[in-house]
Amino acid sequence: MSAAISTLDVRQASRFFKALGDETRLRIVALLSHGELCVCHFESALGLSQPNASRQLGVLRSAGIVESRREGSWVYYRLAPQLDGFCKQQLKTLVSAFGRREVLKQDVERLLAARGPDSCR
Amino acid sequence: MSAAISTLDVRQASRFFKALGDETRLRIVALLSHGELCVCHFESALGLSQPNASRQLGVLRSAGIVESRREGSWVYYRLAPQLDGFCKQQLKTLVSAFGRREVLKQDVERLLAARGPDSCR
DNA sequence: GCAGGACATTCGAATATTGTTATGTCGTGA
DNA sequence: TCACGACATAACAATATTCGAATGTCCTGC
Repeated sequence: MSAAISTLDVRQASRFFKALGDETRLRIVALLSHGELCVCHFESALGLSQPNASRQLGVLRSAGIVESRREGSWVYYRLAPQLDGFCKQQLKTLVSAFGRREVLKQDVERLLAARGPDSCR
Repeated sequence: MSAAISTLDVRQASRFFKALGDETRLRIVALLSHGELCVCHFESALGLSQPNASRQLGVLRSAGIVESRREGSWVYYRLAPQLDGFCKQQLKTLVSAFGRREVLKQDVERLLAARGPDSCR
């Protein structure tokens, strides 16, 4: 049902697309579609340097795609609820598509191999 | 129904998003969601210089979002059918969202005010 | 063939984005 | 309070993107 899409803020939509127009950030969103993760998870699962992981997450946060919370030493990231109905629908489609992909599944497996999804180390 | 989304080529998806991560190009897609148009239409409706209109259309074409055909002196652009099921779904959502927006409606009205949707001049 | 219109491409300067190295901040545990 | 780990930010060079001006290509009408 597309009735939820009642508005479209062009500026917000372009920011949304721009943030997702990068393979690394798409892979981050793919991992997050399986649940909450902290920065070190992205480093190991995607082979990113620590500053790079942090910055890509910052880009996604600026675009309103992810949000974070601190828990002790760690900062956990999760997909942010979308205020804009259009972005909400797009992100939903994206997340559902991420349930089936091979390459991205390798990322998830690399993540699970390194450590359980809850504990950091 | 999202059953059509059986694959997700991450590289193609990021190219797709990257091309749409720009306000001008989103407005172009908005106009195209109402039908086929030639370059001069974008110039007048969106206030773009000729080289800029051409270039933005080129970006969208490289990403496989639009395709073009020549008719006499004019080159007509239209939305391209999406091969990738994921991009197809995303573009569909985008087009359906463009049916309701105010700002973008101004673009369309500016387009129609300048000239009929079929004749160039 | 020639002139002119419609569009594409090239070039160059300004600006933005990228990844790495170095450094800063914050919370934890001793 | 001090050292350390997790993360963020700054600083930098390399690269990419942006737009306008100039130029090139293709088609049409004469």
